Amino acid sequence: MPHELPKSYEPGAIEARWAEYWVREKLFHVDTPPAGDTRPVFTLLLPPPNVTGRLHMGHMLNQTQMDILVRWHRMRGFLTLWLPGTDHAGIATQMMVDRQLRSEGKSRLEMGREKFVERVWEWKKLYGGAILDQMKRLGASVDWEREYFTMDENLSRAVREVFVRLYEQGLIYRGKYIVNWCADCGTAISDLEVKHEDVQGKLYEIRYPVVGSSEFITVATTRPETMLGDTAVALNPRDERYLHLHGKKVLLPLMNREIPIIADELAQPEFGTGAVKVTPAHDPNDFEAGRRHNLPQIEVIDEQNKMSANAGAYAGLDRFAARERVVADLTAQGFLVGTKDYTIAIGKCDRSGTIVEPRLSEQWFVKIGPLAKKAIAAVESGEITITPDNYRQIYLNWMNNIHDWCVSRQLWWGHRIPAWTCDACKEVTVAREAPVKCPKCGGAKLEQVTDVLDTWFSSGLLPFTTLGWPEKTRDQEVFYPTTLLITAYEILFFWVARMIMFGCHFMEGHEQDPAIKKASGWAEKKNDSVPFREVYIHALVRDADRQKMSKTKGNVIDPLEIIERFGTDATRFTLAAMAAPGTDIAFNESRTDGYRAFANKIWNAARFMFMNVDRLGTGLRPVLDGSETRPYMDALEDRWIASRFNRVTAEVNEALRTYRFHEAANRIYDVFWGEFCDWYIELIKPRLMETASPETAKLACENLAGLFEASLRLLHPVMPFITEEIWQAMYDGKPPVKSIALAAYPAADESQIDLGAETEMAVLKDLIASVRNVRAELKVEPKVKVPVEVFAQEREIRSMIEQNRSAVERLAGVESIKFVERSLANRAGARSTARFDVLVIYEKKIDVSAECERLTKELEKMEKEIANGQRQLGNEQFLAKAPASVVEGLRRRAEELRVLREKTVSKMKELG
RNA sequence: GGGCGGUUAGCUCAGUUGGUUAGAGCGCCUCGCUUACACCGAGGAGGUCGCAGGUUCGAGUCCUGCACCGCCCA
Repeated sequence: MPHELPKSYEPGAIEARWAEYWVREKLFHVDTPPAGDTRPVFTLLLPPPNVTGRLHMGHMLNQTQMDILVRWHRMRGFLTLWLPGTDHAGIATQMMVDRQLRSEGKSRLEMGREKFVERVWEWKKLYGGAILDQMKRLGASVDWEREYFTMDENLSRAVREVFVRLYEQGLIYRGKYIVNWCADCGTAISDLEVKHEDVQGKLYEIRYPVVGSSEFITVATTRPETMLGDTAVALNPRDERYLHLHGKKVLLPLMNREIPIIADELAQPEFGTGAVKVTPAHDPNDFEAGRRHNLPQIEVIDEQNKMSANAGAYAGLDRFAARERVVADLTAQGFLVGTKDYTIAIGKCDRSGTIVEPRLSEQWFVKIGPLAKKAIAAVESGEITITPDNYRQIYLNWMNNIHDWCVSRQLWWGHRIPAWTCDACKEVTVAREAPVKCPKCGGAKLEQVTDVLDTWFSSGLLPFTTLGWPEKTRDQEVFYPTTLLITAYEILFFWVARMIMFGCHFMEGHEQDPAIKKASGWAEKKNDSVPFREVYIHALVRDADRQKMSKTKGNVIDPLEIIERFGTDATRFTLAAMAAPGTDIAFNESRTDGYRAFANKIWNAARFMFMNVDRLGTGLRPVLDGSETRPYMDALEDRWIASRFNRVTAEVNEALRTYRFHEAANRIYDVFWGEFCDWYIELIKPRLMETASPETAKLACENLAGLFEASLRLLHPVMPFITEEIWQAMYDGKPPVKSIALAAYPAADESQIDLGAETEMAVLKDLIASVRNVRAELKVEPKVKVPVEVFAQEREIRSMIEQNRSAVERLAGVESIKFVERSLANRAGARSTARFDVLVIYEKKIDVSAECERLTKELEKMEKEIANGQRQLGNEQFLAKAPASVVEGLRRRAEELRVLREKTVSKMKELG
């Protein structure tokens, strides 16, 4: 069957076809292996995209890296499970549906909770799969049969179980504390969801009259409206200036309320006047101070950021309007001492951008200390490794300074907290199922707490809940701990840290199947409670100008548009090739364009191969044991390319093992284009065309095909589509396995590495390049063949050139080669290297001045290097301390340089 | 305020524990449709590795300081 590949590479149709095939054939589905299965396992959890999200460049990079590693492991015989799913994204989704309702003139509040949640489910069914659908098209090799959603019944049950257990263990408590309140979202949010921003503000100095004295205490604040809720003024106990005021009271201006002066570390003597107002209901530090001194908590701002009834005359005003009024009134009454410009770090809600209000409210918290302790140990002991290494410190730093986690949200969409309040006695009962009667008073009227849990609370459980927890399952024995987590730095704390805390806590005592653990390479790990063995943090994708992409800036690059233009393979290759660990990627289309050209190159090399396969009628021997690159003939180029391929294979495997995606991609690119296409294919063309001996042509063609097939497998994890397309075509529809994705990944065969062949080939390439260079300089007509003379002192080199003379003739436009016994270095039109001199015989005179200029430049460089070398070789310290290989290399180089300099000097003399 | 990262060719970036001649892609210049590929081939130009010190036989790589850019935490 002839292989009719279109002349030019068009990724669109190819990619859609294979993407569909992979899903239809369930190629990446993994059944739970039975006991006794001892295959190595590789498990990876997809960071669940939001149901509200669309695929962006960050996903694309993240998924490219995951898919590369997943495909690589699968091809190496690992039982490879990549688990996909989506996240219900509480606030985001609720806001989305809210907005939709508003546009229909409806409102969530009229609708009621139950109807609203139904509506969200409908919305989710319609739109929630967007990213996963896009992933299917992109060929992500996940197990679609295991897809999950964080609100699924089984996962929700696990969430309740976790909540109840934590409560029972005293690790969840409920209380009235200062939380970050977003009035726009109408809910409390965690510290992590608050983004700080420096803005230019003012520092107001207000004086409070001391009761029973003519003295004043001046306090400073950036939020004067909160003074309405002040319940004390604090002074540092060590501050000698104020010792006489301890125990006295001040009269709070505007409110005419007497409040105590307290001695507390809250006041820093070196800051401002050293006195500080205390508003326990509106500042976390003041809250703590208030608890220390049993101060009342007066809330003056409500949940809509309006001044409350407690704010007296200011009630009903928006908090910022109230600020203006308060300042005006203070000024009028002579209490304002002054104002200064001041930079304030204000906290904004990550989602709505609203300025967060520290607000006293009843919330549920996770007591984080005990959980953090285990999570710190897991990383400190090396049971979990974090790459790049600097993130390890960042993680530990954060974990060591962690605060209790507010997990309740005043939303309707999410996992409702499994706690019920008794109507009669107000007792709160936490239970797995709704209690029939109150355990305290026996009352039968109980109502479930209306709050839901932070979305990250449920996603933090995924590594084990997706594997069937709380039941003990075979899946857990096999796949837990998952092997690796790949994610962006942004969610290191949101998600990664929480998974570690929950995993270490709830999976404590878990043991992975020992045979599988050993086979997978983790025998030395002691702790199987961790959610993953390794974490790899990838970089940020920025725009071409290194700017962070954002909707407001309008510089968002849509990966689908890039894919549309250049293909998924080229887009993946770009991201892989630019993903040096720890460095952000400035996404530049011109690179993608270049990698599309690479795909086109592969395509056309395949066409060339098929042309020969069809003409010669050779088949492909399906060998998948690593010997397929061993050439059937032992011409220099055969030994050389086999050596190069195996060397690169070793490098690629090592690069992938250490997350050096860019290195893996570039090695393959270089060897395929720069060596396989540019040299190997060119060198074997005469053999392929050999008509006298069809056997020779056939063998050459088999070499070509064998190497090509192996190269496709080497490249497959990075460019899955084009490799599948060509690979399938090579097998004429009868491949040994259903997909290249299931074929074996190349492993380096040391025995094929041939240093001699690599050295000889380097000389041969040098010789051809030298002649081409002279031809270009002499402006020899491209079609004109020139005779050359060659001098090679070393016998082996000379005989190598003799054996490859036809290659030189063909690739360098040489008519004939004459070997001479004397150096040609001083002849005009000659080129010299340490190994040979080559002289192009051509009547045109060379440009003497240009030639002299070139030689002078070369000589200068040489002299510099020679001097440098001499300095080192003449230095006893160097000889004593440098490794032998370095000294030896330098000696060899020095000798080469000596010969080269001699040749160059003699030629310059000859030219005058 | 604390911490982290970056600064290498016109542009975008590599350069793993210090070790021989600092690389690639794109762009640029010259030539070429040679029976896979003009999304190509051949040849070429282009860098005192941000600045200043230091350690070392040896520094793009390690240390210190400075400058500029960026990020995170408080």
